Amino acid sequence: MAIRPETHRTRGLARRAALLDAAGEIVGERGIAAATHRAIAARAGVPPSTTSYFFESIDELLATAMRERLDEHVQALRALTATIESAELTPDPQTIDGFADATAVLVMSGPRAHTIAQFEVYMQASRDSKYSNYAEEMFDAFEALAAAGLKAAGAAEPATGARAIVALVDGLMLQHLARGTTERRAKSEIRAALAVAFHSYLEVSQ
Amino acid sequence: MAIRPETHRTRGLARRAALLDAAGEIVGERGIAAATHRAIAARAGVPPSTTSYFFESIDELLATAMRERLDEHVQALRALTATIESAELTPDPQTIDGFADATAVLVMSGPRAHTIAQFEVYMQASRDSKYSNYAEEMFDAFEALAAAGLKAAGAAEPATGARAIVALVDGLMLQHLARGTTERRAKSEIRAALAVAFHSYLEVSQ
DNA sequence: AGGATGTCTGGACATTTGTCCAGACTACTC
DNA sequence: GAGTAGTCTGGACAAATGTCCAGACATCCT
Repeated sequence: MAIRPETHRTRGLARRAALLDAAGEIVGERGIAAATHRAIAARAGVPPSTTSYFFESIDELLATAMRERLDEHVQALRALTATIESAELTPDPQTIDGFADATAVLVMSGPRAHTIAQFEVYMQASRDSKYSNYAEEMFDAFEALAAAGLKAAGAAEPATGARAIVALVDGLMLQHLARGTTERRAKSEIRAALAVAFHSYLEVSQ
Repeated sequence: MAIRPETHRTRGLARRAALLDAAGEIVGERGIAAATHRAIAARAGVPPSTTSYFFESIDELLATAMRERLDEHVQALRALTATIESAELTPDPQTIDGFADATAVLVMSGPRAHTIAQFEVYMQASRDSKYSNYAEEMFDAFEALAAAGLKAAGAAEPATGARAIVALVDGLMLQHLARGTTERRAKSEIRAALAVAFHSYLEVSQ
């Protein structure tokens, strides 16, 4: 009761975090099928039984890992959204290009495995409704960013085009991953497509 | 030598096809991890050892199943592309809307599991370069369709926007799958987004 | 220092998995 | 109808997997 096993808990949480990181990396690199208890433990550098100690089951471990990874992404999206919204931007081509660039940089940041794991969440969501909430949160956060960008750029109805812009970026990222193109090229493609799309939607909604 | 086991081979091929269908369905419904020898065989209604008889390994079975499913899609895409190209369309709003509609119908046809399996191919491609060719073929066929549509609608440089349109549609489909929206809604969203995008790219490239 | 308490792990277990093959079976030729 | 060649399958095997737990371990209070 009065015990504060500070060191214990600290190390425990560190191991738990290591397991979650390892799980995310394995899912990204070799798929969900390869994310076994032993593989995850080996990657995290802990004994196999550690996984059972910290998580009810392998499913809970994976769900938690996905959740954490997703939270990071959502947080980054919301941070950029807040920046866009707080800055009083003037609707001009420069603003649009700047936003397109910032978005491209954000979605292409982070290791490749993380990005793949993110799409793996979408696949899980398509089968298991438990994951749908995860995916929806992600989409909504991204959509809010797109809407903020549209609004800052002077669009009359930001909501209309936001979903399409999210789809456009996700689609380009999926193509990048599946085709194996360089990150450099993917980033510039996303930036260009976003710029075009923003200009277009601007014209349409004005 | 002179033997023509016609009936044998016929039934054999039917079973092989049943296995491939079953594999595709299971991948779509429950993911690659659930696509085991026994699960596939049970679904196809054949003894478990049949899988080993017809395929070198489980990987070859899955790769073949993905390949077949993908070929169907590519064929459908090319058929529509040929139709668009052969018809001498006049570049007007009606043409664009008609093309948007035809594309939306095409990509949303087929059972949900097939669509998910198609995205699973993209995920595999992101990890295994062997699958990259599959994904690329798919993307290229779709891109050709989009380019044909742009060209028919009077776009000056069809190639420029085609890739973005493919990304847009794939992204919308992914959102549809992950969010669990109705097919009706997804189809209308795809149609609307395509119409807007085509009009936009039209203006941009002219 | 010593006991108490929560933290961790080696090893084991039942299941499930991929793979194989000896032999049963079927269709065909003569 | 008997023989034969190709087709198929039940059953078995090793390996891998998820899960569990008795006990070792570390940390803390008194």
